[in-house]
Amino acid sequence: MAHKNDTDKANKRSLNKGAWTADEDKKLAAYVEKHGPKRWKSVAMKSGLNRCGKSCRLRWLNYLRPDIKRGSFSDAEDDLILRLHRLLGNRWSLIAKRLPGRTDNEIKNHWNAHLRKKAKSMEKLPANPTAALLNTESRSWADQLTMKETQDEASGDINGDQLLISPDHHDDASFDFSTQGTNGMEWVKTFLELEDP
DNA sequence: AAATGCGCCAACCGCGTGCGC
DNA sequence: AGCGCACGCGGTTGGCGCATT
Repeated sequence: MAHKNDTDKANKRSLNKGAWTADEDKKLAAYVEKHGPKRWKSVAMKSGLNRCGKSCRLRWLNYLRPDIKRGSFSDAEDDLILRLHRLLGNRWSLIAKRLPGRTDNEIKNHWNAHLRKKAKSMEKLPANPTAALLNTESRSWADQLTMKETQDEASGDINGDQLLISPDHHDDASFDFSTQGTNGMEWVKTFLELEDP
């Protein structure tokens, strides 16, 4: 009798891999629209797709979701990512939560392709007194941010809108990065204050 | 025109966590 | 308490397209 792992491996081998076809997208979108984006294993089995649940979930989250914003990143988004990355590190899902319509995968790719170099070159700029401050303090700020979010989510009184940066936030006087200096921590404080009711 | 290198993006993989039983 | 399942996350890889030689 074959071990469970062996049969799993055999099943995995027979599953489709690689790029999704338009037909597969259609099937997945139709199924999710009808049953909702959950139970990905059964989505994979019942939708007639020869894919694993994980693959279906990823495809939905990164491509098929109706609120996905495609196209190149604006300067404001770049700036926001740079700042959040300095704060949070490689916590892409947290960063993505602040960029409506952008996925963690997309942000991660964009960072690796474009922003990492930019960030490095910024690091090389002449001594920036608050950069050091950011490096030493950023984790505690990040932890504060994460902790607060966790608490809010746990208590159920989170107001998603307050956590989000509007896609047009450069026009939004309540949180205008363009008017915030790149050096101080003021923007972080403002950012955190936005979460308070 | 062909070969090679490089950048970018979509997708995969492994691991950790949360939850229900 | 322990187990299995489902899901989420971040790192990595594969492949395509464009630029350069």
